[in-house]
Amino acid sequence: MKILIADDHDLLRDTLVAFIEGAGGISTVSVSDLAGALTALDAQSGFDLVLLDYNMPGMHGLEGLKRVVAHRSGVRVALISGEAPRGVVQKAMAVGAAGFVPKTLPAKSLVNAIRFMVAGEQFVPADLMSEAAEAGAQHPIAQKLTNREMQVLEGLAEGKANKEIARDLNLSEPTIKLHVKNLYRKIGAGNRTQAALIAREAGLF
Amino acid sequence: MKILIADDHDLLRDTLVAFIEGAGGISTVSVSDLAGALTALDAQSGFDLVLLDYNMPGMHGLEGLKRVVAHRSGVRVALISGEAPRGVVQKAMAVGAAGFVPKTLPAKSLVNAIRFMVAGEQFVPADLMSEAAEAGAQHPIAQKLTNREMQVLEGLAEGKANKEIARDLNLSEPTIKLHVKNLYRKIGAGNRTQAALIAREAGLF
DNA sequence: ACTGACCCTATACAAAGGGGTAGGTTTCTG
DNA sequence: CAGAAACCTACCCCTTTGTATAGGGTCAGT
Repeated sequence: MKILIADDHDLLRDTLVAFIEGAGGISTVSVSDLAGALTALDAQSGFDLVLLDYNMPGMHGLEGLKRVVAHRSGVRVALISGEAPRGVVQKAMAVGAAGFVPKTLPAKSLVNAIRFMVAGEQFVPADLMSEAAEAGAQHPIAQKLTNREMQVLEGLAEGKANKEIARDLNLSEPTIKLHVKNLYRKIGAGNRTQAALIAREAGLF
Repeated sequence: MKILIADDHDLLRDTLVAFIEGAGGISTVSVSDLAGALTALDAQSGFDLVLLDYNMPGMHGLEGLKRVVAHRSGVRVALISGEAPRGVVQKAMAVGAAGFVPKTLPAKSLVNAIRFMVAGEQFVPADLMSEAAEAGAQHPIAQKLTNREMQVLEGLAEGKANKEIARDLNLSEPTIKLHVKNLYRKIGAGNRTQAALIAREAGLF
């Protein structure tokens, strides 16, 4: 079994390689960015799985994943990530990822997950799926806001004007202003910039 | 030699512990958040070094570091981080950290760094210091902006109003508005919220 | 001495943001 | 059924933001 690990954190990569190879039966090749991963896939063949760090030079969100999937059709590719925006898991699986591995996963579980994915299964930790099912209900901030307020906050977190948000949601501008004002109170923001920063900081969107 | 490792990424923690103990001569205790680190320090003694992840539940920036330093005076504490805002390294050392370990450091180097710090030295990779010396000149965004514009952008990135920024910098509000307008063009922002998000995204501040 | 940058200030106007209040609907629940 | 909660709209009023324009200052390099 041969896998390719791409992560710009040498510390994790080195220790991970040592750990996996110590587990036996798995050989690894490791690179530090997306470009390295693509050239490694060109230079060698026989990879059973590619592990791509979501935060890594060249990835640009899910675009990097798409490129690898398109570049070598048939190879199984999984994302590995410490901090990923909400919804990435679902989007990644929709694009054809073999799995999603959070860095909070115990090392021993990772080895199992690798074998699982190489066997052709899709690996996603249960808690990430349930969090998706709850539609972002886990975060204290998200809990306080209504659905509409969350939609409006998403617009704020993208730096949009009230008018733009109104158009996107098919609502009038006064309505947006109302939601904006209400959500400020709930999340403790003094203006839209602070609201956007709070939303980003919380990992929403 | 006995060290305490606090990181919420089990994947790194597990593999790191295995790697370090494999290197010989170092015993490790590991926890997954700041609270765990504090209780571990209470429960046991004889730690030669504490490694704290900068991004970890309970840390709240450098506050967590300060708490550990204050909590057990005399113990040597180092930060370890994958993504840290600019200036954290300097601030951490000023607070009394024993070192700063980026996760891009090779695993073998980490073992050396640990021994180095336990010996009483301060460990900071040269590239991080030089980047500090250049005063943030490495990022394409920072290069385009003048000093004043950077100061104003910092205010924007904290969600401040023009009036507040003016007061902080001892300038008039019209001056701030001028700088704000000019820096929008340079970084490609359409409004202050986008400017704040761009600045954060770029890792400035 | 001249040019160009960076920096500071100012005025004026248009657009957007933010707060308050008020009234309407649906929908769910006690 | 009554009440609460979420949702939508609208109006007024004030502040903040954003843009344009115009002026003057320092300092480094030509």
